[in-house]
Amino acid sequence: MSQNPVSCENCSLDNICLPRGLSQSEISNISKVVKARKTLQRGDFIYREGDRFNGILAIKSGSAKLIANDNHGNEHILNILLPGELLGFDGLSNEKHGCAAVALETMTFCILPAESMSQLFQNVPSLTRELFRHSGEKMLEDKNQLVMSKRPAEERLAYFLISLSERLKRRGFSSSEFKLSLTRQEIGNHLGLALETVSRLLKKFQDDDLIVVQNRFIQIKNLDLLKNMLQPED
Amino acid sequence: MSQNPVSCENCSLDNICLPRGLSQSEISNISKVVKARKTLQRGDFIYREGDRFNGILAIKSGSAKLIANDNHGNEHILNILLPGELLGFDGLSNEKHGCAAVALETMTFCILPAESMSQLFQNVPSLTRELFRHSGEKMLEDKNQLVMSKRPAEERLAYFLISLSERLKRRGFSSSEFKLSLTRQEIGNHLGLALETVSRLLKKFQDDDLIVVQNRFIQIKNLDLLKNMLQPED
DNA sequence: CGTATTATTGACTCCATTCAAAGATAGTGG
DNA sequence: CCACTATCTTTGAATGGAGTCAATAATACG
Repeated sequence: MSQNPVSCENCSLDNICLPRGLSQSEISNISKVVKARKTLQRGDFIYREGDRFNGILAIKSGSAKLIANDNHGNEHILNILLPGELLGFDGLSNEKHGCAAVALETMTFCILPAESMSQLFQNVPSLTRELFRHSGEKMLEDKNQLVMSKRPAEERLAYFLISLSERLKRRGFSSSEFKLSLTRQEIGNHLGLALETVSRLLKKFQDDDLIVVQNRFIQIKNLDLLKNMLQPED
Repeated sequence: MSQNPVSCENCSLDNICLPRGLSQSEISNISKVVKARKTLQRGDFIYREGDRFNGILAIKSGSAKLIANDNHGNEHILNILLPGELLGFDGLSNEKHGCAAVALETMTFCILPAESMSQLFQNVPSLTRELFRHSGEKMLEDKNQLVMSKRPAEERLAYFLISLSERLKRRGFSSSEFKLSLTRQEIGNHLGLALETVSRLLKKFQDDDLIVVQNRFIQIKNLDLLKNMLQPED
C-alpha cells in the first residue's frame, strides 16, 4: 500500500469527516499525520478481524461494510460505510479489531495512525472531543439498529432505505436515486432477513409506488409514505 | 441530589471502572472531580432521553437499564448495567442523551462531570485512552447484541444468561447464582421476545438441567452445556 | 456467447407471537 | 398476621410472519 501524504485542508468531506468542527490550524495539524492508502476493489479487506489496530480510518470515496463472524460460521453485516464516515472503533478496546471491514466497490480511505493519536490528543484537544462525538454517533446508530431489529421486516427495510437516503444526501449525493452496492443477500444479511424476503418487499414497495427498483438501482418516489411505515398507524 | 466528594482511590471497583489502567497519581487526579450522587430506587431515572449531557457515569452499586423509545411508543431495553460499568455515552454526540437510564434496584452511581472532561483529557492522557477503550468495549458489546438479534430465541436467552454470569464474575459476585432484577417482560423486551417465550424457555432450560429457576433467582447448573447452545451442532 | 452469479416467484413449513385463562408472589393496610 | 389486590408468571391453543426449499428468469462477466 502506498502512504501518500494527504491534505484534509482541501478535502471536500471536511465538514463530515474527522476535521468536522476543527479550526483551520487544527486541521493543518492533523493533516500532517493523516495518510492516504491506495485504492481497493470490491471484496478487498480494509482490515480483518483480529488485525492489529492501526488507527481510525475514514472513507474517502466509495463504500464499505463492517462484518462480524458468529460462532456458526455466518457473516453478519453490521454497518454500511459511506464517504466521510469513520471506522476502526472496533479496535479501540484491546488493540485488535473486533470485526472486519470490506470494500463494497472501488474505494479509497484515509488513516489517522494509532501511534500519533495520543500526541494529537494533547496538541489538538478538539480532536479528542470530535472523536468522542463520532464515537457517540456510532453508538446512537447501533441503538437505532437494535431497536429496529425487533420491528417487522417491512419496517426494517423501509428504515434501511430512508437512512441510506439521508446519509447520501448529507454527503452531496442524490437522496432519491442511488445504486445499492449490495446484493439482496447482503441487504438481507444486514437486516436479518432472507434474501427472498428482501426481493418480495422491494417488489411490494414498488407496487405501492413508494420506490422504483431496477436491479441495484433504487429510486425513491414517495419518501413521506415510506417514512409513514415507521410511524404508528393511527 | 447530594454531591459528596468520593474517592476512586479506595473504591473496590478500581480495576473495572474508570480508573482501570491508571497510575496512582492519575487516579488521585480524577478522584478530585468525580462526584457521588445519592441513592436511587427501582424505577428512578438516572437521566432521561433529551436530558443535557452532564458527564460519564459509573454504577457504584446495584444495577440499571438503558432504555430507548421507538416511534410506536414502545420502550426498548438496550442494555443492563452492572457495578463498575460506565454509562452516558449516548450523550457524547450532541450534548443531549439519546436514551434514558433507569435504576433496576436500589443503586448508587458516580459521575465524571462533563465540564471537567476536556481539562482532564489534557492533564491525564491515559484517561482519554481509557475512555476510548471503554467506548470501544461498548461498541463490541452492541456488535454482539446485533449478531445475536438474528439468532433463534433459545440462543438469545442462553447468551443473555452466560454474559450476565461472566460480567457478574468479573465483579466478584457469584457467577452461578444470581437474582435477575428484571421481570420476564423486561427480559423479553431486551431480547426481542414475548414474555411467554422467556417463561417457556427458562422452564425448558430447567427441564434440561442447565439451570434452576425460582422466580427471579437463577442458578446455573451446567455452564458448558449452556455455552454449547451457541456453538454449531457438529 | 456461454457460464456463473444474482434475482424473482410460488408453495409449504415452522418458530415465536398472540390470545386467553389460571396460578403464584409481593406489597399494603386493616 | 392475614386478607386483599396488583403485578408477575405459567401454561395451553391457535395464528401468522418470515424462513426454507425449489425452480425459473435475468443480469453480469470472462
